[in-house]
Amino acid sequence: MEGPIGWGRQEVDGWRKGPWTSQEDKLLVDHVRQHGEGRWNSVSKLTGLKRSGKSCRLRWVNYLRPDLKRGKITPQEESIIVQLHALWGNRWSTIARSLPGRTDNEIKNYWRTHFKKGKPSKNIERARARFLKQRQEMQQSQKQQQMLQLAGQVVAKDENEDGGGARAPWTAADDDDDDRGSAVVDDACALPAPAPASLAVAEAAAAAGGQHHHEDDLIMHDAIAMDFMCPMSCALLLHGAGVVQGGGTGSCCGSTASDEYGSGEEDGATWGSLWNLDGVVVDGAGACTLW
DNA sequence: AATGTAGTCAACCGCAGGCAT
DNA sequence: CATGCCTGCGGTTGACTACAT
Repeated sequence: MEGPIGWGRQEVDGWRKGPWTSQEDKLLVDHVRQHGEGRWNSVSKLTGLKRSGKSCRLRWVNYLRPDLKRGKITPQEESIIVQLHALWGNRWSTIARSLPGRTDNEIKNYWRTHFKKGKPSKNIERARARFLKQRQEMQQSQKQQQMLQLAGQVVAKDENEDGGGARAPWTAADDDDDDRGSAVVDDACALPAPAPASLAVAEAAAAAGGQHHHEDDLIMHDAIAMDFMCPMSCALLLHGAGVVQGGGTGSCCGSTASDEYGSGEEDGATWGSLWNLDGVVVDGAGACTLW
């Protein structure tokens, strides 16, 4: 490419670049109103706009969409971002789906400025500490539960043939180890059993992931943990994961949540490298307090 | 008041996956 | 089945703004 890098150059190969003018915005908005989203490459032909399809899409998605929420990221949103990032890593678009009105670009920028430079805000640190503590506690109590269950199975083996009795609320997909569920959560926090939502999250993750490594299990635990750290986020998660579609509680997460959450495989390295989880000091204060 | 630095935001680029031909 | 196009995603860059010195 020739010419200086940056917004100085206004036209390359016939395409305008750099900041959008209000006129261009208007053209694009009118076009979308008439034709709907998509077919971005035809925008220039139909409107005369000298912008590439890519550029049009970006402008619409990140700036012109009417359902965008303006203003600063709230502490609640921040916590959700932290938690979802712990769960999904740099899948900004996936995270954005759980934050109605926020764009992946916005979240990405927010993350980079607030977190990537090693100077997380108080909110983030708190959320992170909460998150990690929950996880720690859950892992512990899970072990206890496993022991108890093992012991219990030996005793109950005779009297309970079908074994469904004291189970966690969910019933589907009992094929994998279902001890990751409510009992653990109850122990950890003395809160009511997790909403089915969180279980669905775990199952969604399981279904998407297919195989179950130890790491996958941890991720699913995290999803459950999030339910009581942040009840909203879990419901939102469902949207992101495509588990809840239309109906349900959905006052948030409008239409964009319907698409698939395709790749279930989560490589821990992706986000593990971003967080040095060992470096966090949890001060033992009430971990279960909601924000 | 002027200058330097950090933070924020908008936009671009390259890549990958999905789909139509 | 192979190829090309379109779309979406994540990373990166650069301009602008706010704050500190």
